[in-house]
Amino acid sequence: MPELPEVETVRRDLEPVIAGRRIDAVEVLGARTARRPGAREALAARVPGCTVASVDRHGKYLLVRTDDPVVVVHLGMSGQLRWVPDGSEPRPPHTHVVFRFGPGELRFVDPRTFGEVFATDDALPELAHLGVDAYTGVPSWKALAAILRRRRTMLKPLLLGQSAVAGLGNIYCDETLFAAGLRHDRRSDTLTDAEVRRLHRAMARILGDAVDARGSTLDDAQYRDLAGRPGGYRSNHRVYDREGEPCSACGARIQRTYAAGRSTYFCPRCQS
DNA sequence: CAAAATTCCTGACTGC
DNA sequence: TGCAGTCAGGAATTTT
Repeated sequence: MPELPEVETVRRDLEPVIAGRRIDAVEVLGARTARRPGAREALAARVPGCTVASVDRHGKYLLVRTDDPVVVVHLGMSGQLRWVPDGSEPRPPHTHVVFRFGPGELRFVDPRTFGEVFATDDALPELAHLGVDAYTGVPSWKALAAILRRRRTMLKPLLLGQSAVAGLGNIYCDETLFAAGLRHDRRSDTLTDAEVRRLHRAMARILGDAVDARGSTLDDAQYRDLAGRPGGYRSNHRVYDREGEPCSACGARIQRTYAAGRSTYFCPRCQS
């Protein structure tokens, strides 16, 4: 599923391809994808003619900045962006938005339609509910400590929710907690300094490694990069979707439970 | 059939 | 009592 490392991979691939280029036309084919009030009109009317300045990211949101509005893309659970250099390939099913760039087009394809695309003058208020970016916005363990101690909530809902730290989904949440040696149900305001440091290092390391490996593609292949290639991080998962398998660190059986409404995988011996 | 995933919404509960 | 913070649960969707 597209979480921070997958979105960052798309961002890095996309920016050099479209920066400085003019968007000639926008086709909005799926109403649910442009579900925000006025989204369809803004995309179709204001974006054509604009030149792309940069492609940024906050959490799981992609921000395509132009000389006028910002185009915001969220991949949801099954959204994919595909770059087609000559625009000639037939469009696959569930193609909901197409940005045409003279030769070449960028397609937003999303079977389950949880994803979203809209254009706005200023992305800040739209993304105001998000916490700091998990990859770029937590500069020190003390910054993380301040976030954790401001709340009194269990680590899993805190990391999975986007309002404190933005970007982690179920996979990287469980992997980060395993790497930190912390249980999902530990309360955020009970961590010692040493534990906060472990969590900080774990989050940076897991996300960094996952970005380097170009993200995780599971069996359902919901995530593919701009060119349709899978990511390579899945084989590095230590706990996610490994219920019953021996822990790679200690040999104990990986357990699965439910927390924050999601399957939660952890090692009962390594994590406390 | 159930399960997976993300975000948003609502209802209920907790602590102050 | 009221309020803010927090969590569970449900909806939307399609594929395996």
